[in-house]
Amino acid sequence: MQRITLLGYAILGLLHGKASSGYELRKVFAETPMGSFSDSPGAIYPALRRLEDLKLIVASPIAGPSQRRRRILQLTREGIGALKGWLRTRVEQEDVASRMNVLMLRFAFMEDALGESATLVFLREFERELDAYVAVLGEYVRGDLGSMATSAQLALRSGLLGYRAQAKWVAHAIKIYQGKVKR
Amino acid sequence: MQRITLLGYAILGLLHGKASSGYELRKVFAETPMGSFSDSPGAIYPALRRLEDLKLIVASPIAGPSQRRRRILQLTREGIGALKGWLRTRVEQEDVASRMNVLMLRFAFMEDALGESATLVFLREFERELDAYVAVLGEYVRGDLGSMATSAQLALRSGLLGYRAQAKWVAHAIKIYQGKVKR
DNA sequence: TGAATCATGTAATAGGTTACATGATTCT
DNA sequence: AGAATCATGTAACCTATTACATGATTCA
Repeated sequence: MQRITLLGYAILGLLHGKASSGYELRKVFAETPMGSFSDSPGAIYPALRRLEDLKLIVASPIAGPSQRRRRILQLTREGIGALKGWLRTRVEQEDVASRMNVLMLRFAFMEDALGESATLVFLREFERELDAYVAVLGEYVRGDLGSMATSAQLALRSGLLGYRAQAKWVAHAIKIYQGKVKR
Repeated sequence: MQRITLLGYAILGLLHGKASSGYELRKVFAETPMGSFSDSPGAIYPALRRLEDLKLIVASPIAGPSQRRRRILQLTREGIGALKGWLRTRVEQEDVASRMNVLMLRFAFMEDALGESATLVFLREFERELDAYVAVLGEYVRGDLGSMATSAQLALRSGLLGYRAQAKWVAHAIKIYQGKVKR
């Protein structure tokens, strides 16, 4: 039983939104600012094959009017389960520190798959870990800098500013979801 | 002639600052917020071996007082050349769009290796491409959103805010280096 | 003396990159 | 008819991950 890569989850998330062919998925990766997944066939088609082997997706046997060969893939019940399980994973400090892209990918799919109140729970965890990490990083930036080149110091500072911007965003997102959930 | 991975360049940059053992490099990756490189021996030691094979680094034969086996690595002249060549690469739109981490890594090493005025040139290119990309992304965010879930929209918006924060940072960094270079 | 840390490595595995290959369909 | 695009795949190669292995030195 092998595990699912980030690309695999990205595919599951997209297919949950809309059953698609490999080619359509490639276009999404190529043309929209979705993480930084490769649109190369050498990445996508083997990933689809693996998800099929795990029975998380199936090709629907529809042929359509044209005879052009085309495999429209959709989630199975197990696939939906795997996606939801991943989306419900707890947010850890390590995630905000070095896997922010994963958190944002999860968030992008979350409302559709889990609903508004689960999304709000996620955002609150996200905020908690992010604030904690901003504090840690702030300490670090105030510390060691003496010996470092200006550019290295500034690079660190850029990281801190990025996390602060993210923290402001999370607070904003929480407000929006509080409004949604209350209603 | 194989090419150098990002981990390889990170190692070159660190060794340019200070000759170190593999173990010391691992500690840097584990304990400082330097990109998100793995500190696992299965990544570092093979990477060091590859750089040695390319003659970009060498182990200094110093033994020190203790007999503990320890290989202190330092850049060769070719290694310095490879590092500088990488640092001098032009900044492309694609870099800011999906390889920001690479740009920041380059910047962190830049002042030490290339000096202040080359760093300023880099920052100006960075700013140009970043502003252009923020405009593109802004267009995108104002466009397609209709059909997307709120969380997907917000995820996109988070990306945009991140790039805006980065743009502010670049402007700030440019000011600092203008001051340095003028003097 | 035993635990923790210093220190360097290897082996199996699996996933992504790059490049190639093939053919159908649509557009001009 | 020819070019562009649609559409799916394969093969070689390389790198990172994970887990294991080994031994020296320091510290309590």
